[in-house]
Amino acid sequence: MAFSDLSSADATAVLEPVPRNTLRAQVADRLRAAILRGDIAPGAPLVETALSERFDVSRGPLREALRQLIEEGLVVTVPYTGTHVAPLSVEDVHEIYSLRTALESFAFEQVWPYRDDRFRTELNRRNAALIAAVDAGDDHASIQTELEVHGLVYEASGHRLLRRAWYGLRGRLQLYWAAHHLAHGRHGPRRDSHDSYIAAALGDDLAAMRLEIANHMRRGAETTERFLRKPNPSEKSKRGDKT
Amino acid sequence: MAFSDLSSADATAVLEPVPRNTLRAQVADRLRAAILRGDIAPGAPLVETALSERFDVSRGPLREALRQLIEEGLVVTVPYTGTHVAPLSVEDVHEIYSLRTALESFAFEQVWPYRDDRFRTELNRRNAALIAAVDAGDDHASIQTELEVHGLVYEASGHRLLRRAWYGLRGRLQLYWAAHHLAHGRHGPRRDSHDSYIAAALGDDLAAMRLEIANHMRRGAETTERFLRKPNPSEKSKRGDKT
DNA sequence: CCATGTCAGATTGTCAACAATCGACGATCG
DNA sequence: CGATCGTCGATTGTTGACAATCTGACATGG
Repeated sequence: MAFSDLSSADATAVLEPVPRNTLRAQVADRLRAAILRGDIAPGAPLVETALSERFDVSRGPLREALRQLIEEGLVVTVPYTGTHVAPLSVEDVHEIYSLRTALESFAFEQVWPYRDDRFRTELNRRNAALIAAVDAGDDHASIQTELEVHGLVYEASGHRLLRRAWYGLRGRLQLYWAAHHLAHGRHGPRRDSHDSYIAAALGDDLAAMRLEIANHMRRGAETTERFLRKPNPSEKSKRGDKT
Repeated sequence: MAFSDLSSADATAVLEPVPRNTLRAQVADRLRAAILRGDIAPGAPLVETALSERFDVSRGPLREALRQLIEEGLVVTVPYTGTHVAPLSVEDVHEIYSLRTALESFAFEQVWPYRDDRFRTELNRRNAALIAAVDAGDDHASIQTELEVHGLVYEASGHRLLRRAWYGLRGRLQLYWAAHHLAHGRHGPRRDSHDSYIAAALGDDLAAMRLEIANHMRRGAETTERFLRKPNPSEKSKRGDKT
């Protein structure tokens, strides 16, 4: 319930414990970035030997990095057979957004009485960054900033398990948004959609916020599902290579 | 939303695809069982070399098994320093039960219109098993059956991500219940508490079910928190050995 | 007596070779 | 010609040895 750290892009994040750098973490970061950037398409095979040689690491750390991405829902594997980037499916979209509705409502319930000036300022700051990115037509930045806007309530909740659950959803969400971006050059959110979301988040009516979340998610799910059913207008698919 | 498989302890589960047996899965199972049985106490160190030699496996599969248990919240590790069974904390208890309240409410929302005879029969069956275990004074069985009672709604939801979130909570819950059982010889739930839960789950009023879940979780959290503040009456702590 | 620097032991991180398993292709037989 | 079985290449699973890092204790100097 208490605040933990609202600062992320702020310069306030010093004095935190130094992150231990292991190879598996670096490999996971790089591989995650490659997948979310669309360099490796959903469904494409991920061969351990090829990847380990490409990253110039042995298969040990690489395997552990893969396990991490499996947890995040970006990768799927079947023993002795093969590993692939997670394929996209409409069922997943539905599950992601419906569960996200429940989690985000719960998160706001937790935070509701504790939305101090710091919270409001930070929310406005992140929203401004989102608007700027959208107006600038920077799709990558708009995806990132939208995740940061929605991520704030999870961070502010100080609820570690909730935050963890959010991370489990965030990667999957990114995967779909990235695919959408690659196909259409623009991902879902409209400015006014977020304006009402922010207004409700700063307002006094928790029930209204719940409703706003439900609507926001319904719109998001619809947009993403529609995209999935007719993936791209120009058929410019990415290849899932490895060397 | 559709049902997936309600049968678990039923004899109906034959003819299913053969589970791939990898060493890491077997090691994870064994180690998880050892932790939940209390053979290794919360906070006790888990040394990879010692464990690998004890299980007669190399450190590779053992490490991957540890990563899995880390995901489940049973184990914590800090790079280059050490790995331990997750320590108990009152904050965790609060987080587990509060998040569980949100998830289980959501699960019932998903299932509510689809509670057919199969669902009701299975719920009654599992509840009967729980009652039998409690009456027989079999603590281990009563923990398992209680998890199965509450697990039904997640399974019936057919919501893979929700089920996954439940698994992320279940292990942690088991850890606390097991610790409680070891200290007091009996874990929380009273018969009447579950009777009202089951009644509401089979009833017509979803709002009443939400309330019942909230109450059920509040009672559970209180019991577990109380135990954590004064762990045991007879000070019979388990040792966390490795050889 | 306290602060600082150094060292040794322990523990995890990483590597490269070897084994088990799988899916697909092609030979063989009816 | 079709179905079945065996074989092969590819991929992941597993292993044991070696390297990097951390923690705590001890010595040293102020």
